[in-house]
Amino acid sequence: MSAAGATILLVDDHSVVREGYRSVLQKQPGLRVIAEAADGAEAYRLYKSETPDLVIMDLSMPGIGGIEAIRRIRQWDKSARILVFTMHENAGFAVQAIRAGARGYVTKTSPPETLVRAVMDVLAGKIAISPDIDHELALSRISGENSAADVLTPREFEVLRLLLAENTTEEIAETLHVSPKTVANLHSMIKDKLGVGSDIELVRLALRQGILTEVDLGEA
Amino acid sequence: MSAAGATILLVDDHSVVREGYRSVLQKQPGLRVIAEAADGAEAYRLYKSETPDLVIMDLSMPGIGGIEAIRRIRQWDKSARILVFTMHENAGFAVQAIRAGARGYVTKTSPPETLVRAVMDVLAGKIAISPDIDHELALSRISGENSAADVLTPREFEVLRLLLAENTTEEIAETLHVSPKTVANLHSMIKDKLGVGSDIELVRLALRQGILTEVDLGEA
DNA sequence: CCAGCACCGGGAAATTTTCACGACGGTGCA
DNA sequence: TGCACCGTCGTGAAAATTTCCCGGTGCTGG
Repeated sequence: MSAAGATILLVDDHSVVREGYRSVLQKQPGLRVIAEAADGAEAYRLYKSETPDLVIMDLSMPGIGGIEAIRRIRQWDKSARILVFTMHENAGFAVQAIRAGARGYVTKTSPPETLVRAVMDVLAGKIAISPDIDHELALSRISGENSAADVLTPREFEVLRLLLAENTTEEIAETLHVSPKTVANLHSMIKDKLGVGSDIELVRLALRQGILTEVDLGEA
Repeated sequence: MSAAGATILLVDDHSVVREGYRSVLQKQPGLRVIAEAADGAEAYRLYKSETPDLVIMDLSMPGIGGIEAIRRIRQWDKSARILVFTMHENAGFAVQAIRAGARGYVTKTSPPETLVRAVMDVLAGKIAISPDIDHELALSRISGENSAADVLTPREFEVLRLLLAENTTEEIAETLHVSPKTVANLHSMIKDKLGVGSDIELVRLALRQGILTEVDLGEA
């Protein structure tokens, strides 16, 4: 953090949203937005050339998404400070982001003060989670706790991903080099472990937990 | 439109985004933001009390969504001018919005100039569609054109909705007062007409077409 | 060494999906 | 009026699938 104030890199694919960040942040003395990126790849490139004190990052972006961008940036600079600012209000994304190396997670429904506060906290070395997500997290701890990836074995999780992406059991069996029968068994096991009765519920669960993102839908 | 400039109502559940709108619009002489709303119900209430010249509306919001808000406002004031400004880049939402009474549809990835241009166009009585959606629309015209609701009979569409919302065949049969067998037949017919092989593809298609919105997922 | 677990698949029963068929009411048209 | 067509609803039987239970492998930690 230089004497002239903390430098910030803004990452969001919506230009109007970046405009909003700017407007909110520039009211705050000691903060300086020095660069903007519209996708993960650009964010990574700009981080390396600008090395800002803080990155404010959206999650859902075309091409390389936010989670992957966080991972790459952190790989390049282990001390990078990244604050996630996104529309997704479910705990699944927050967990993923933090695990990937984010130092904060704030939802876009939060008032501007919350964002500013989180920026300050992260710059001060603290972890910042917005209240609504904190609450969500607490809830998921208490109830059920069938938090997707934990209860599934690696193989099962892989099948789940393919199930959501590709389509037929045969195709998955082929790409995995196992018999279709095994895939069917895994599929059944997955639904059992996740406590869902139908494939439709399965997709909805995956969507909620962030295993399948809405943006992935375009390719089909 | 008063002599002091066009009055605008901003509707978006993300405060930082509203900040962005403001920042972009206030650079434009002749535009004046007079009110802001964070959900559909508030938007409707504010429209009635303020009667702005233009509404800039997001689609995905908690409670009453954008589409429904457009419908209500247009019902109250047939000449209401509403410009949709949303993250959803698929043609399905655009069609729904326009059908509900919107006069324009611009995606959030568009540069600020496009938004400003659309605002001006709608205020001038024109219909404004951002280029990317125009393109999407054209594409869906050319290829397939299995645009969901058109190919399905009312009954089939109803079953599809219930399938995506509730879960078991039996429950749907019960709420519809028909035999489970009929529901299964409809279910099969739907997948046939829509050209999908599995329920998973079905959900993905519904998601793309906006029949099922991501926000609906929270209730489950 | 053994218990536990992930992983792979077979077999058979249960269930679901699909397909072919018939019936009924409404609508449009000659 | 008669008739063809479509949407809806249901049946029944074949086909496919899901599910459940089983045995076998290999790995890991106590």
